Amino acid sequence: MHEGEAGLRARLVAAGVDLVLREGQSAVSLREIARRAGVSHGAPRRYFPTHVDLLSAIAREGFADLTARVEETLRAAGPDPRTRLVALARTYLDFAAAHHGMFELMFRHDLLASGRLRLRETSLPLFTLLVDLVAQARQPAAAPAPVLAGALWANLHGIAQLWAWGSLPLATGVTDDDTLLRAALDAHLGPAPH
Amino acid sequence: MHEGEAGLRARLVAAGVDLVLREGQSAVSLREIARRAGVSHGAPRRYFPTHVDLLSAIAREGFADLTARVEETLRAAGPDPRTRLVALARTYLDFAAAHHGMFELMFRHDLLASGRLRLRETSLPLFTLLVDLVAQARQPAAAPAPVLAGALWANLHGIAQLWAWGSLPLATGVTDDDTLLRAALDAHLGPAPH
DNA sequence: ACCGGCGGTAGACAGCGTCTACGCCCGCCT
DNA sequence: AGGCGGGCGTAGACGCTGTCTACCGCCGGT
Repeated sequence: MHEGEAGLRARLVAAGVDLVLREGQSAVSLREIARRAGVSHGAPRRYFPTHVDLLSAIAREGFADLTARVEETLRAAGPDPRTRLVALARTYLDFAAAHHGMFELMFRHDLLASGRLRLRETSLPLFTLLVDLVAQARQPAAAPAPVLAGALWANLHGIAQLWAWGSLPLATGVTDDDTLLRAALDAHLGPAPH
Repeated sequence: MHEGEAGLRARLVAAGVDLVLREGQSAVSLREIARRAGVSHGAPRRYFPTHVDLLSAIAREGFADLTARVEETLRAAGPDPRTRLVALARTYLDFAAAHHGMFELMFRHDLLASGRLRLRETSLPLFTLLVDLVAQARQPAAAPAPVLAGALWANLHGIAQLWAWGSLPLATGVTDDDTLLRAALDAHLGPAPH
């Protein structure tokens, strides 16, 4: 078996990741990926029964990448839970802004149907990471940690989404997403210590 | 002229709205819309130069619908700003859950490029409505109203998005979005009065 | 030495968005 | 009154897409 030296399956996913990062979501067609991987348009079918299955695999790579980046910045951040949360949040927002096509792909709900790959599962490590940090940073009287983390995560995600959509600056007059990030953290965790 | 008894333009948009509500985003193809409107596949081009232009028009209708629903529930809600905010938020979440395809369409960022229709503009009335309510409900010491409103809106939007995505219940154990809604409102506006 | 099957090719098919050429029919102008 | 122009919709073509199916070469086991 040896998974082959070539590893067409991995090459397809890699080509897809490259494409969605470089050209955006609309460029990730099955045939274009096959072209970039140097195989015929029918070849992917051997590994991915359908187009969405391939897209799911690409999205999984996206979650892995994002999780790795977050872990990286957390490694560089200090021990204070609050500053660690800020680091996590900033990485999340930066990722969404820099790799918008990938970010969109990762949260496309029609990819969830292809249950085999279990896209949601891939996203969980990142979010349990958030839950743990919230559990440390939350104030004693606040809501239970999971709820708090869920609400904060939603807030974070919404900022990323709406900021990319471009209506937040129009409606609020705010010109950088950091202001919104601080506001969100202050709201959910109480005002910043200093 | 009389704008024709038919009003093909409006019929196309109506057919598109119907389609996206009934079958979801993937069903809203230009040719299918034309079919449902009883015209040939080339007919829409007379009114919408490209497919995205038609989709933008459909999304605009979505914002109009959502805004109308919000105004409706606000009319029935009491005078207390906080309860009015709860009503607005619930309507927002219910809309996102009930008309998921339309909700997705409304926030597709590739529709923004077709500048003529100015999709963002259509969404502003709804959000200024939110800003006004926040300005009334916010506590004196809190962040400036536009920032607060922006953060709250993002929170609301994120809950809608992630809830539909289905990962929030998994990660947080929360089984209804109302819990998250209350948490968000409490966080941004201070704990509920009662 | 043969033979089975894995892994990839190649062609067909329907559907899509876009473009272009064409015709109908109504209202205006002389 | 008659002809003409142009708005409005039709119809066909093109290249692209995802999916299906038939094929085929090559490598390993017996």
